[in-house]
Amino acid sequence: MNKTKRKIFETSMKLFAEKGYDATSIEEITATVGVAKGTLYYHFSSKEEIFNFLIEEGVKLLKNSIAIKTDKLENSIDKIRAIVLIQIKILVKYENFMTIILSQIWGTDPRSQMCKNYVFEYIQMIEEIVKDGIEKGEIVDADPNVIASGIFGFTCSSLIYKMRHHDEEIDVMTLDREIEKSFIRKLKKI
Amino acid sequence: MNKTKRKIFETSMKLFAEKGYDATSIEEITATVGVAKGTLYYHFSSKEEIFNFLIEEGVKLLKNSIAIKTDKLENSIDKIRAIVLIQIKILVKYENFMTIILSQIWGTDPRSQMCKNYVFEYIQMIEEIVKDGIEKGEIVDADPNVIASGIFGFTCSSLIYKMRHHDEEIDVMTLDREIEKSFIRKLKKI
DNA sequence: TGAAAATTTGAACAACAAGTCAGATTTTAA
DNA sequence: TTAAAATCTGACTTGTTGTTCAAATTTTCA
Repeated sequence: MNKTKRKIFETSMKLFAEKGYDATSIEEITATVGVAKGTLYYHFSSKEEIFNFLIEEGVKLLKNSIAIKTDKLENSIDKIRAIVLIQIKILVKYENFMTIILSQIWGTDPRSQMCKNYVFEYIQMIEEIVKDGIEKGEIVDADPNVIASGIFGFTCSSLIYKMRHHDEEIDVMTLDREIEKSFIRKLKKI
Repeated sequence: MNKTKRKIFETSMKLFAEKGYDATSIEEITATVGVAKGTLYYHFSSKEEIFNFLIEEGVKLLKNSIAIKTDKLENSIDKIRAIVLIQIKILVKYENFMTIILSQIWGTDPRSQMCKNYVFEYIQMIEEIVKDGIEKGEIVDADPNVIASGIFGFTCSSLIYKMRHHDEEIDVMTLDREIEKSFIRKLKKI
């Protein structure tokens, strides 16, 4: 990717995450990057195209990360552990991307629909693992839909956790261990 | 509240949830309600004021619902069970309100900050209950922050669950039972 | 009834934002 | 060196949006 295009891409990602898609103007993007409006329109055909480009790049990264780590694992609980850990890592590493996704999935407009579909695909993938685990008797017999959505929601709450702690850096391993203790293993003492 | 004002309030709530704050124009609100622009500005001083009003009304409802139900319970796990159940009910009953909140808490602008603060307050409340439960030995010894944020994230995932099921009505009790089985009790078979 | 108060109207305004384009500048490569 | 291709510029166009306000209509109640 071109240097200028990359800068526009990165600045847009940052501003969309901070202020939202609508509240971020083309002018602000170009001013931040330090180029003229026309330059942006030389690299992207519209504001919407920047957004789409950005989401697709993010999704690519996410899918790669996950496929690599889960394929080799056998036990379903281990897979779920791995997914939770990866997702926390992704939330930290691609925070702006995840922020954009999480702020966009709630509406009914086309842009929201697109983001939703990606999230659904992702949850679907978790669901398959859960289903498999239930069949094998490795995971308690509950609704895989609920568990899969729940895993997604629970791990996304790490972002909320981070925001609550005034954006100090998250210790990924500690957070993961806490989630393991409180969620994956059990909440109530036996 | 005035009949016209209420209609503007409800329509705004619906449209903000569906299309987002910025993408919803005053024209669209008034056209949907069936009044002239001036009427809206007779009842509200600005678009921002509609939003603030709407959030405050929602928060009021939410706080009332929760205080009523948790105060009389003794055991911490029971309290958490109650909170989860209430929150699912609220998610279903005040879906538009929760949608607005969830789409707004990720940014850094003043409007996001306001919504965030309400959510933090709410999670704080859960955290206190969790802390209490840990001290009493009723809840496993993990980071109360993580658990509290997690409970919030997990229950909010019910909205995602609903979206994934093409918005068919949620059976609150079933969903609650599933969350109890998969999250509150334990995920892994012993 | 009638006049004051409350409510509604919609045209007009100012601000702003997305997108365009003809020309300037820089890079490429023969 | 030089001319074509690629990249960049920023004033301009076009459309939209939040907000205002003087006048019209409806409601209140003495």
